Amino acid sequence: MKQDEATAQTPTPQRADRRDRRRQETIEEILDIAAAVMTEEGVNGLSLAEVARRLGVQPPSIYKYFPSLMAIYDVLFRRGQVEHLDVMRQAMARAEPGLDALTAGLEASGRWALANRATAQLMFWRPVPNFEPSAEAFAPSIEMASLQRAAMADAVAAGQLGPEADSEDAVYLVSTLIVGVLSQAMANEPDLEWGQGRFTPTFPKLMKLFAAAYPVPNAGSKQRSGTR
Amino acid sequence: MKQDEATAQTPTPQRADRRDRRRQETIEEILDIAAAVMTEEGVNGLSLAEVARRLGVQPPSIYKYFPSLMAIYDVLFRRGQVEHLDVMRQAMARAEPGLDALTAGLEASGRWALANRATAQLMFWRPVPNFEPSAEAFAPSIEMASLQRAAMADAVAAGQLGPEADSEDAVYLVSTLIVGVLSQAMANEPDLEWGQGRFTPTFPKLMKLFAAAYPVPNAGSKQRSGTR
DNA sequence: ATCTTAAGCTAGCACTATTAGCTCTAGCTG
DNA sequence: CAGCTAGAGCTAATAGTGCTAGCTTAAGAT
Repeated sequence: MKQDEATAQTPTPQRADRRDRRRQETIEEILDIAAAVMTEEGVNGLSLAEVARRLGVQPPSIYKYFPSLMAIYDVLFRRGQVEHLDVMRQAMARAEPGLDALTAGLEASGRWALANRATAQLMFWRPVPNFEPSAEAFAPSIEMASLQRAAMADAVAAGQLGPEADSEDAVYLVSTLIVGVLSQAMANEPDLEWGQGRFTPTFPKLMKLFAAAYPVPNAGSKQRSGTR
Repeated sequence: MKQDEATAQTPTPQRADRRDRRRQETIEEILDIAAAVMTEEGVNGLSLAEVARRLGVQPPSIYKYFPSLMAIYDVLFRRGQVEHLDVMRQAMARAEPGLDALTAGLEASGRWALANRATAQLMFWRPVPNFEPSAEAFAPSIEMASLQRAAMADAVAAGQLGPEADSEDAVYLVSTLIVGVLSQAMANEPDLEWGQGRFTPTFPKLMKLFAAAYPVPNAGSKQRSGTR
């Protein structure tokens, strides 16, 4: 009944397998339910049987759409990576390029992670035995690293950070800082949002620390910060 | 019912319930097996049935010693806390009080965590659905925080850190740093030990950053660092 | 109007945690 | 030393899980 957009020029309208569309809808529905179950019961609390129950179907029917529980985890992993990357990219685009963008991106990342704890845990902690994300599901995280790397290069170019900040090491360092905050927040304050509690409010201080780790060599000479 | 050691002055020797001793031995054996299974199969891979199998017993027999699987997790949690605290305390005692002790303690903590990954994950990530550690099992972690706090007070007294380092915030900050390193190492480099890979080697740099976050107000005047 | 096949189903297997209730014997107690 | 108790094992059974095999039905392509 609705051809996504464009392409309405074929003789018989909607001939493009309407079954395929229904199928895709069911797949999406399963994934949404799975995410909800994971949120409620914890990452390892996801069960095929519960998904089937909520979908109003017998458990074996799920296998018409996914080959295994692990396959569902994999798609949720991938979905999370894509969404997370998107949120981060947008936050970075809204901010001044350089250190501002990096900070905004990381904070958005943290906010997203706490708002989507279960998925974030699946992505960053690997708590499910026998689950190894496929290379395809993992791909967006590589793009994320290069986004961060680019922001650091900008920050160096703008004279906000020293030249060594444009390095793999710096990416690892900065990611370690947020992951630390998130780990603490999730394990010890499972009901609080970003900005509440003992850990996430330390994030600005951590970013200052990070900046301090890469001081500009000859301060005061080049262009002023924020200009660019 | 049983006097642990010493006190063998009662008329009948070893009258102190030898059954209780056997029982205690079995309990220890179960816990050791459980820890081994967790190490091999992952935190959530621990299964009562597998423990029974290795003990050479039918699964229901385990219930003579533990009321549930979660109870086993709880004791493993507590065991881990105690061992971890011990390792950290010893490392701190061996080092110069103050910043050195803090650094040594944290590194020992990291080393222990990577050498006992499964238990560490159980303790710091809470990946098991429906498992909430008992207050008793949690107790040692409070003592650990006060150990760190004391080291920071020493560091302030020795003029290695500014006065604000003697605060709860500083404890949270420093614990966030190691947890970050550990999270990254465990999730992304599951086979490497402390000191290898991309993350744990950044620990010294992080400690320098931490120190930089609490600078001594009037540098160069008081006593020199390392003296005390 | 026919015929294919996707999408549901039931039955069943191999696991898991857990409970109930039986048996036997180690070892405490008179 | 004899006898009794309770502890430590067992089997059987329940309810849950992931997953496979094979049947049925009707939606929708032809």
